[in-house]
Amino acid sequence: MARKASETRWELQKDRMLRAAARCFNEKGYSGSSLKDVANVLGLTDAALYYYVRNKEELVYLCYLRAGDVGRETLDRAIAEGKNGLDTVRRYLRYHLEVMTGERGPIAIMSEIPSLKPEHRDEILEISRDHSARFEAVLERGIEDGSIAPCDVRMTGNAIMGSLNWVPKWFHGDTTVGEKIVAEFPGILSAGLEH
Amino acid sequence: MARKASETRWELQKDRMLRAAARCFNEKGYSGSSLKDVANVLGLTDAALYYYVRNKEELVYLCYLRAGDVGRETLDRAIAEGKNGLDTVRRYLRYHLEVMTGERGPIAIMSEIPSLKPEHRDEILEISRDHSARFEAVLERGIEDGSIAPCDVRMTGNAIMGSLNWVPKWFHGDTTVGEKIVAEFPGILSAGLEH
DNA sequence: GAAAAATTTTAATCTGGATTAAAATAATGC
DNA sequence: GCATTATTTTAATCCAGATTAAAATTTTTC
Repeated sequence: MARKASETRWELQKDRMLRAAARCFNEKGYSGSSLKDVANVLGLTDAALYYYVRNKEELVYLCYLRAGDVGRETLDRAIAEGKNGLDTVRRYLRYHLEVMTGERGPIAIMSEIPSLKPEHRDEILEISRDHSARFEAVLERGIEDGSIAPCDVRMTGNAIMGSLNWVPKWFHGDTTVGEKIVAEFPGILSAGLEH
Repeated sequence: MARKASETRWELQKDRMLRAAARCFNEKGYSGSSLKDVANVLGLTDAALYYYVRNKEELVYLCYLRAGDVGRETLDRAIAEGKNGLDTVRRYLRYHLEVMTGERGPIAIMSEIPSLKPEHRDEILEISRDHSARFEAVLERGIEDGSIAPCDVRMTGNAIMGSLNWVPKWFHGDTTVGEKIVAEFPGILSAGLEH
């Protein structure tokens, strides 16, 4: 309820909590994971979580917000560094997958949106739509600069995003597999874009 | 508890129930959908569902079994009709998407497996693994017959399946969109396989 | 090292939703 | 139409898991 001096410690713990929550939600789903499940991962009691968050719903909400931030950052970076549309797509895929399969684990999944309360749901949906729109814009740029063959950017975007979003469903932390994903997926998912 | 004469009616109702359940689970997740939610779709009371099923867990379980059957059938059909590996993949994609976006709605999602009890979970996981293995075999055949460029079939299979499995997350019954998916996805997802 | 603030736990409550049993209604066979 | 069977509802019960309040413990400050 109070936090002044140790802003850092508090934020650090909260961060751990959000990651633990994201992992649980990924594995068992929102309603499928109890607060005790999340707390166990942290070596805490379920009640302790209320020190960091108002209620369970806020927990998912924050997971999504954070996922949105990470998604935006990786896309920003890919756009900043990409030489052309296709190169930008490939970089985005790699950066995204590095985070998802990295030791910090997947940030969040976009599956529990219906569980959010209306205001939060709308906010997250808008963030999600923005992200998709930006990604589609990258595809369009690629078509214009000639690095990507003409295609339905909406459908192509959905296809690629689907593949990415599904990864947490079958990737469970095995680093060997993780490295393989990072190595293979960008190529596989972008192969269809070329002329 | 009893059923003799009207085997047909009973099966018919059960069928409707499974589809309603699958739709709910897709939209809100397993624990997120109450039996009342499922019953509402059917114009029934939650208690009525117990006439068809022992408990809620059995409901998801049956959804998965059915999804497995449908998946196997579409793959069977694609394999039977496919001229070569690539053609088989494309057919499978089309058949699968036609079912998923068809008026009977998505059959089931592979997201709630952790909610199943161990025996059921193992059974469904094996069905799922079998399906993946068969799909990967199709990819291998395509590589051998020269219709598909050499690739890591495991990763490629996961990438394609992920795209497919994610569709129910963003497709919510709009027939126009459904037709577009059927028209575009097979091409998009198989474009990267060609030489 | 003691007071104050921060963090976590213990021990209740409270609630939605699964489950059950008995009763009510609808369908079917004769 | 009557008796039997099939289907659904009504009205409890039951329980896991969210939430809360007060107490205990740990950390920080000076």
